[in-house]
Parts: sequence; C-alpha cells; structure tokens
Amino acid sequence: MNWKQLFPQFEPELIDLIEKNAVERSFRTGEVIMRTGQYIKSTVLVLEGQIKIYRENADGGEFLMYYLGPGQACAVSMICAIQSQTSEIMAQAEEDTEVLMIPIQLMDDMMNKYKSWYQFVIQTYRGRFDELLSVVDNIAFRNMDERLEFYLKRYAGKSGKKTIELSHQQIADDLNSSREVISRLLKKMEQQKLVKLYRNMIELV
Amino acid sequence: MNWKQLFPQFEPELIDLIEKNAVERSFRTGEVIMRTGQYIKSTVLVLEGQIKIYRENADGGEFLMYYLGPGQACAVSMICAIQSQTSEIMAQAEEDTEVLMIPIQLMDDMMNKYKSWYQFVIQTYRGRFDELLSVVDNIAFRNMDERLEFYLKRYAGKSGKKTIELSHQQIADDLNSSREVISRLLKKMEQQKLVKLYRNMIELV
DNA sequence: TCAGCGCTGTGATTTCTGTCACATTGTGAA
DNA sequence: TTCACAATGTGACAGAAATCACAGCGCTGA
Repeated sequence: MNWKQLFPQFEPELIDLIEKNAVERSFRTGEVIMRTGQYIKSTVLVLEGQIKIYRENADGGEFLMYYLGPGQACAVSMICAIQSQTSEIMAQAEEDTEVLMIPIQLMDDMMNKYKSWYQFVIQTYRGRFDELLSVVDNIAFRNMDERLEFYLKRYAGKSGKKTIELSHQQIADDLNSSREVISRLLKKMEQQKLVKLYRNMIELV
Repeated sequence: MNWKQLFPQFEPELIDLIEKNAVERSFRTGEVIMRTGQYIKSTVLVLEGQIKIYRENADGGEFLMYYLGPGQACAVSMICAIQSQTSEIMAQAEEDTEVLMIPIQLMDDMMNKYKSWYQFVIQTYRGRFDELLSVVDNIAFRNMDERLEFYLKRYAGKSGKKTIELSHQQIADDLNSSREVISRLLKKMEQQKLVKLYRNMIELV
C-alpha cells in the first residue's frame, strides 16, 4: 500500500528507512492484534481501518478506551517497544485493517536522527494521554446516559457517518455495562428525538 | 538542595546544564502547583515531598489519579512543555514540597544531547501511562470498597508507614465519593480486621 | 413457509452509592 | 472546665445500574 501520504511530515530518508525495514500486515475485522501481557517487538502505525484499544479484566469484562485510525500510532507499542516490555492493553481490528510494523531496534536511532519522527512520537504520547484523561473524566464524573451519548458521537465521528451499525450488546460490552441498560437508555434517547433505532443500527439526528 | 543523588543516571554535563538554568521552588502542603487550563512554561521534577495529580470537573468534583514523589517528574508538564500547550490536570502539594523547574526551551536540546534525559522522559511517560491505565481499571471494573482498599494501600505505600492521617472527608474527595459512604466502608473493613479506626487516622493491619 | 436464533423491549427485584437528617464523640481554644 | 467545631456514626430514603425473567420481532436458512 502507498502509505507515504499519511505521513507527509516524514523526511524522505526516514521513509526510506521505514520502507526497507518495516513489515506491512493485514488484520480482518475482529482479529486481535495485541493481547495483554504479550511481548512487543514492533511499533505499530495504522495505515487503513480502525483499531480498538481496550482493557480487559479477569472476569471477562471489557472496557473501550479509544480508537486508532489511519495515520495514528499505538502509543503503548512505542513506550513498551523502547524498553522491550509487555503490553498492558488489548488491541483489536474494528474494521479490516492494514498496519505497518517497525522493529523496535530502529526506534532509538529514528528518535535521534529524524526530527519528524521525534515530533510524531511526542504528538502520539500527548494525544493518547489526553484521550485517557477524557476516559477517566467520563467514568469518574458521568452517568451511563452521558457516557452512551459520548460513545455514539465518537463512533459516528470517526467514520463520518450518522449511522452506527452495532447491536446493543456490542455497545454494552464496550462500556462495560449490560444490554438491558443500553436498550433502555437508547429508548429514552429515541423519545427525546436524539436518535432513531433500527435492528443492528442507530441513526443520530 | 542537593538533588543530584536523586538522579544518579544523569550525565555530569546534563546536571550542569540543569543547575545553570533551572529554578528551585517550594510549595506548602495544600498549595496548588498547576491548574487546569494553565500554560506550562517548565518541566517539573520533584525533589522532596509529594504532589497529588488529579482531575477536576465543572461541579467541583475531584478525582485523584496519582502521586509524584522525589525523583519523579510530571509527564504532563513534559508533553505539554514540548508543544507549549495548556495543562489538563491539577497538581497540588500533598506535603511541603520542593521542585525543580526546567524551562521548556531546554527540552528539545536536552532530548537530543543527553541519552539519560531521553531515557528519563521515556520512563516517565511509561510510568504515568501505566498508572493511568490502572486508574481506568479501578473505576471501570471495581466497586467503591475495592477502590478504597487500593487507595489506602497506595497511600500507605508511598510513605512507607502503616498509618494514614486523613479524615474520611478527604478520602471521599479523592475518590469522588461521599463522606458517609467512606465511613461505612471503613467500618466494614474494621469489622473484617483490615484496619483500625481513629480520629483523623487509619491504621492498616 | 416456517423454525430457530439473535436482537430488542420491558417489568420486577436487588445492590450499590449518594443524599439528607441528626446524634455522638473528640479536641483545642477561651 | 466548658464551649464550639470538626470528625464520625447511623438510619432512612432516592436514584442509577445490574440482574433475572420472559415476550415479541425480524432475519435467514432449510
């Protein structure tokens, strides 16, 4: 895939280096890309699709933190990579996805030599950190109805559509809630003319 | 203050640079060091005491995220500093505290020239990111009783003591809960012989 | 066509947490 | 000592959310 346009800020030399050393890889919708406790050997750049980054607990509960789209990188894979540590998160393809995997051995060198890479890493840290902060805000200060609204808007936002093709169960899983609660809240939102409900689909109005 | 021993990994040259350019500053217990929305002009290293990093919402609710002790640095001030952005968090002195403030203008240079500084920054990112992940875990998956237990153990851990000199109200604030709830849960823990309760003090057993 | 299964709607009940009201106790200052 | 105030204890109640039970509904494949 021709990915250079996704990273216009990278110097030609850097692009060369990546091209020579990185591996492209595809994942189908639903495939797990990275698992809690797994060793990290590469830094992951997303070229196409969407990756869902979430936390899993012992009882099988899940909790969505954020998505990564084209042009974004996994901050955890960068931080861990530098220190060859294990990941503390789960990453799963939300759509069919293409990624670029850059071996960790290159990281130090790239950080030192290429200003644009250094900037990119810093930006990535900053972005994910901010997203985690807003996640904390949501669960610390908001009730499920507001969290659901936030969830739907973000989901719609990332694809640019006004429709959300998910079952209530899938939404409940992402929010670590239960299907009934989500169904009821959605009904309330429908009565307030905020959404229209269909089978496997929700339309924002 | 003689702070060099807190950062034994720093090269002599780096220490020189910091010594020439950084400003030492003291804060008394309870003083706010950094406020949400405030511009960041320096990277903050903690020399002595404890700083509490927390989030605040519009209704006056607070939510503790983590503490910074001697030898640690504020990840947010590093990330923001590099891009001259505003802080999204509150920082308050939990005890009388000494910090070292390094002007942001030096950051780029230090990152490039001093390997030990680069390592330190990466380590700081990693550490705070992990702590945020465990914060997310706690509020997403755990009930107040477990969160309280975690809170008490962490609080005791950071000072090395088995006693916690806080009122129930202060604990409730940190957990964005209410005093009555904390009192009741503590009573339950006392019945289970997990703690002993005194006025303004809790002892772990 | 219809049988089956997954999705959605809804009531009843329980648990957890927050809120209000008020009693009790400990401590320090006058 | 005594008063005032902060800290703690506790009951009653309210609301959010989880759980259980079950009823329809819609799509899909035989």
